[in-house]
Amino acid sequence: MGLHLYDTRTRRTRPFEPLRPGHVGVYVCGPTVQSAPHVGHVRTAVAFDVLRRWLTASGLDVTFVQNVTDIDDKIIINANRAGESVWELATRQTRAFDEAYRALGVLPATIQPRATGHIPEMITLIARLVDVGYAYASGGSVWFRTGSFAGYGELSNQRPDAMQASAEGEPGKADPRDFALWKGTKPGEPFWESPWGRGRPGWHIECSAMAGKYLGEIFDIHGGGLDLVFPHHENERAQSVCAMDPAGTDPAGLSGAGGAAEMARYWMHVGLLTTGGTKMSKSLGNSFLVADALDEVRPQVLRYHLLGAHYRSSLEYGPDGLVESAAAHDRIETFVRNALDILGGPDEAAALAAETAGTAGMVGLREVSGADAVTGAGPMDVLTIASPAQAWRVFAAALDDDIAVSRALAALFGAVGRGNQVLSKTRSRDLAGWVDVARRMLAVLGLDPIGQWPTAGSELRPALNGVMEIVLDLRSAARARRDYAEADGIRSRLAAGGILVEDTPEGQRWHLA
RNA sequence: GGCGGAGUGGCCGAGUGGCUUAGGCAAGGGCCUGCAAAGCCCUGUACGCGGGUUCGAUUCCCGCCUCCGCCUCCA
Repeated sequence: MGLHLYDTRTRRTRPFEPLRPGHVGVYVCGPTVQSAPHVGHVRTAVAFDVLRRWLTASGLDVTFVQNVTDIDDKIIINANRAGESVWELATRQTRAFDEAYRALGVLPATIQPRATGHIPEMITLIARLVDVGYAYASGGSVWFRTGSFAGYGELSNQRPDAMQASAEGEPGKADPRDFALWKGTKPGEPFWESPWGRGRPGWHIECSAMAGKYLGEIFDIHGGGLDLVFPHHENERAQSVCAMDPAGTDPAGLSGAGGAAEMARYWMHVGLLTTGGTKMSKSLGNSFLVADALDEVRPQVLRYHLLGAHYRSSLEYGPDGLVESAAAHDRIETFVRNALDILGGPDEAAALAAETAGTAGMVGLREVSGADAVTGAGPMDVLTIASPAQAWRVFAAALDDDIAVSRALAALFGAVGRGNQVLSKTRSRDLAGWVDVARRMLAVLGLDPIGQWPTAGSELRPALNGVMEIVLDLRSAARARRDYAEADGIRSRLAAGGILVEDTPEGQRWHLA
């Protein structure tokens, strides 16, 4: 069936066709680095990270651009309040965001441009818009004339004349709906020289400039949080599309469903995180910081939790939900750990899987899923999962359907369940196929327990292994002579130290809590 | 006022005109275990309200109620 994506502008899900075969350009609006990252920020990042991983797994070469907005009103205000420079604040918070993304397993962007590094490009773009007549300078600022672009409002599905008038009038603005491309400087603010005098860029122009520079005037996917649809993306689109108009006359067909000039072919927006049913946001004072969440649960659990609902749905966030997610995630992790222990390790398991189930071919899923003539994948498919390859097909079909991660997770749990059945009964070599496909799925979701996440005390592992061998031998001996008080004592003392011991048909097994 | 989204079993959360009506968490029962842990098997409770279409609707249509988002900075 191939990948289908929902496009905000056309309000439809349609087949994804890259502009250039084999390549995908993705631009995601990153944070304004005015304060510490909260969980809502990383939800969006994780959602697009899965999209990116799936595009890559589908055999596409992805150029993933995520910007950093390091100059804006809030940054200036917050810096002044804290008595530090905007550069100091922006640098510190940029690091905090990078750290939060890294902790959650979000792959680094191919290019991570900063707004302040692209002032010349913005000035060029603004000058062009002024030349062609879509923008006007007034009072040291430059404004985009929204009334001059017939396609204005198309992305957010709003009629400009029906919009609520902006409360505050700004000097020099011809129409309340016009927005700033360049803001004339005010005392105490950082500024750059421009043809219109000293000032700084408006919020929207940076993304037009950077997306155009790194991905071209027209590219495949533009993403961000749902709250960016208006005004940010609407304005960005207006700028970029109008800058492509050679005559400045907004001719029919410049934009619109059939138009050639559309900034992004797919506009994707991630639903907002809620707490107690309302949007989590800094200004409402109900946001949970990523750093605090990571005090409660491991990063992979937070990531798992953020993948719990479809990316376009809102997702409730709260302590109770995190605990549930931890339990669900443990089921997956425990299966992988148990299976790999039995099979002798990741490499051995993968090799065995390749020779028994032939799952190696699933890497480039397209070839396999196409050849196997899948005819859609409803809930029933999960119930009837009979082979690792089939589990993969259900998983792939779910992600192909506008990145339906919830359904993909059902396929993953299907594989885990089948694998656990094998573990509980025959212990056959089929186990390798199930754990292998589970890990392939987990890799796409950015949740593979092996290698990706920091392991406590990993550098001490060899030493610990030696000690544990001795301790477990002692416990073994105690059990052999039916001295259960001693055996249980060892177990509980180890547990108190964070080492969990289990008795299995293969003998004792231990891992760090 | 304009635009849009949502109300599913104890909770989270998919999905569908009927076909064992996802998946996870939690709960109860059983199995396994020296005891645990992990796991396996089994079990239950749904589709906001009122109409309509239909042989049949949670799923389609109409109305209503409630909640949420955007229209101002916001992932």
